[in-house]
Amino acid sequence: MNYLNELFGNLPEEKKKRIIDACVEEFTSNVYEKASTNSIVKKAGISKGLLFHYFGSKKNVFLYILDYTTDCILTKYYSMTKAMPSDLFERMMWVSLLKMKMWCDEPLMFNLVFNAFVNSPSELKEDIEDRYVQLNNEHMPRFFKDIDTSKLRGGVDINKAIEVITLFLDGLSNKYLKTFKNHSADEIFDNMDKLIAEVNEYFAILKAGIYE
Amino acid sequence: MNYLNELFGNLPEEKKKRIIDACVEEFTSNVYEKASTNSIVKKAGISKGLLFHYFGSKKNVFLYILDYTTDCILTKYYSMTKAMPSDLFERMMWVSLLKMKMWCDEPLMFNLVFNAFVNSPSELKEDIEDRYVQLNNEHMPRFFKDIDTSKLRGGVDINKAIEVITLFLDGLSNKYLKTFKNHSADEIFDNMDKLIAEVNEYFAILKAGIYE
Amino acid sequence: MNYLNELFGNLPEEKKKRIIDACVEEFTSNVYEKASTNSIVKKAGISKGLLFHYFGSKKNVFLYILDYTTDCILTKYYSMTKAMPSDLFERMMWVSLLKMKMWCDEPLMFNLVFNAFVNSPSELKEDIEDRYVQLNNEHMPRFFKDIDTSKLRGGVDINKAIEVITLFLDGLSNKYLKTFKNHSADEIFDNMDKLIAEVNEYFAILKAGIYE
Amino acid sequence: MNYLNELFGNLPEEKKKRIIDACVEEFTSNVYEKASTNSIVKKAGISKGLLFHYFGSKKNVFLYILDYTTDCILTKYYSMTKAMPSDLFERMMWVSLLKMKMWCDEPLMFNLVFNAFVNSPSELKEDIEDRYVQLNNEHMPRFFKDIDTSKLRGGVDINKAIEVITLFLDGLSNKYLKTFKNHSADEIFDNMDKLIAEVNEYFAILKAGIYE
DNA sequence: TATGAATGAGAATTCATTCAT
DNA sequence: GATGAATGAATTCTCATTCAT
Repeated sequence: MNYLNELFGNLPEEKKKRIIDACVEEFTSNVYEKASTNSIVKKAGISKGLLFHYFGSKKNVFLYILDYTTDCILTKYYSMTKAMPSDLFERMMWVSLLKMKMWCDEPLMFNLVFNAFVNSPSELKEDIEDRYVQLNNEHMPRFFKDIDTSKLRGGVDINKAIEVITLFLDGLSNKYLKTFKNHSADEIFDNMDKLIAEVNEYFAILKAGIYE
Repeated sequence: MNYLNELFGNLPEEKKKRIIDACVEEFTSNVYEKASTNSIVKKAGISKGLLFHYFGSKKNVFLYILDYTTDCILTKYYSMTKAMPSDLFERMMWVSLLKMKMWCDEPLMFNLVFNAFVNSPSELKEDIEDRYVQLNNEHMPRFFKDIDTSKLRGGVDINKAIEVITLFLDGLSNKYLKTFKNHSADEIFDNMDKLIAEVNEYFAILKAGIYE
Repeated sequence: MNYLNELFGNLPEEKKKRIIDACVEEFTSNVYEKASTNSIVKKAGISKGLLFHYFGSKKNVFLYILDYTTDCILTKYYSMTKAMPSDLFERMMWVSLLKMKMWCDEPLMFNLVFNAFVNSPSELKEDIEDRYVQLNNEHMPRFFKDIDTSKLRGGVDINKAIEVITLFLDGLSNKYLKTFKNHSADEIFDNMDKLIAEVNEYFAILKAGIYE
Repeated sequence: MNYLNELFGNLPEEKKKRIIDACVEEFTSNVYEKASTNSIVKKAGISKGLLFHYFGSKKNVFLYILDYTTDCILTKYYSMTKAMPSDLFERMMWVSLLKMKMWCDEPLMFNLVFNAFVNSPSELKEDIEDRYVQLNNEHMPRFFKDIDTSKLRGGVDINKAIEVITLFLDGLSNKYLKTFKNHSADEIFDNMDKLIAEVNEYFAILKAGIYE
């Protein structure tokens, strides 16, 4: 895991956790530009110097935390990945539900990562872009492998089909994110069945276009 | 046009333009929090005091500029809206192309508005949300009226159909926005045909799902 | 009346009143240094330029208002001065009650004048000092004339006696001012009897010292 | 001593003194609202940031300095309090002379404290009021304890008597403060005998009222 | 008379970062 | 490793005053 800052890695877990939590909280409740290293050290109960001793700059603090949370999330993803359904729509639904579950489990971390990629602070554009590309190449393909193509209508390319559904789901989740931004994970959890039903309605249309 | 700041509105056009341009540039090249009123006045060649004489606060500067640009864009939209095709897919394509054309014409303004709504600075959340709601209620319906539903497959609701296509197109334009962020409008313009072809490929799938 | 600004004096009463009221309010709710000409013009509904056209500077605005309110208060004083009791203690009480009545009638104006003299803003020290001296020489003596000295104990100088009582009453009214700062004039009015009773208790002691 | 700011308390004495002196000077020569943190740091020869590192806000700077100077003054008071005369008038004179001595010794600090309590800047009203109450409850009673009441005329309450004298002396010292505001401590010191003689003249009257 | 545009210095406060200890 | 003192430029915003119209 290349994100590991050696110095920082050797810290006692308890302190490490305090620092990470402080950073996650600060970076999720403020845009990068407005997040304050002062606040972080105050929350974490450490000295100003220490933060810079470990990370050298605010930029590095953010990137470390981004890597750390990305890693946490990926680890969870993988741990939850047992048997993925092979039907295209079931697979897409399965992936979406996985995302949602993650988001309910660790809303702060999830938002941090999601936001970093969708809305990179300009000073970090390049560094984040690199991570995005790597993430997409290394981890994403796994979720779209071994899909059963037998039901596809003639002439429909499986990649195009995946892309259409993915883009639709991206649009949809953006809409949901907006709607639910101020709701607790619990509320969302309680509405899950309705969400799934709604997605299935849309899927009916897409299925008619993609399947025989 | 309610956004008109009376004081500011009386300024000579040339000066007004200088100020607006400076604001647009600052607010598009920096996140709200990082955008600096100092930079704005320097760019606009006016004194510190004047900006606050007109607007009173950074917040108001932003909101005024947001209203102003929104209005510019809407005006253009309407001026371009003559005959809209009645076929669902042609209509959706037509709207997308309209958006693109706007974006090519006034990329800064378009980004400012788009970004404000998608990614509101937290201090302005509420003010922007109000505007978003009003925009959606007043102006959006117009683009999805009088669509020919005769070709729809039985059991497909026109609103669901519009929603699926819209969400797909949202996802797609997000992707494009990312891809083309660093390209000039000209480059995009040159690739327009390819873009259209790509969209049509996807539309083929959606058409199969929505039409008879 | 030397405080009369000729220009300002010719204004229509209604406008003059609006300006004066705005000034009085601003100068009583803020220390001179923090009082803002901006607030004044906004409250008065006039333009920035006009205020400076009439007064030339913030300093002059304050001095004019000070003179104006002093004059108002003095006029009232005199209009209320019919027959003053000749007994020393009755006279002192009478003067004190007069003060209180004035303060209840026009608390803002009274505070403005009182505060200006007790607590002059440093930029205005000298100008205010002049007014204070003049006020003391011209108007104060009147209240302490024709007092019946027949009851004085032998060896007690009437001026010393007046001074002792005056200083005592000054100390007392400072105390009351502090106590009642946040109370309305009405509340004070309701407690007047208790106040008078309290003063009379103290007066008993002083009387024993001054009278035979 | 609860006013001690831990951070600030650890500074080397020399630097602490420089900062405190700068603050005292600025806050005594300007009303709170007009006192400038800029001036303070310039006088103290420290950076802008440092002042706020220690105190966080102008308000806190003032309150710290107020507590500090109050403490200085109280310490001096107590160190000077050996044997207090038990006769009422001697005691009152003794206390007044103590005050005067303090004021001659540390005129700036004395004015700062005195002014803060008599004339609190509105933003600090509450904080200062708290301190005033505590001061009055904790320290003032000490000066009015164990007074010989044997000489009091029948029917005269010792507390009323103290109150009359106190109020009179408050009025008197306000008058003196005004008179001597622009005189040096030395000048006052030279006139001390005359002052005392004057007070004694007044005391003669009061004595006649209070004593048998 | 009356307006309000224009100024620019100055206000308090925050910032990321460095460095001696 | 850990502290927190120290910096000074940058932040948004306010101010009294001037002046062309």
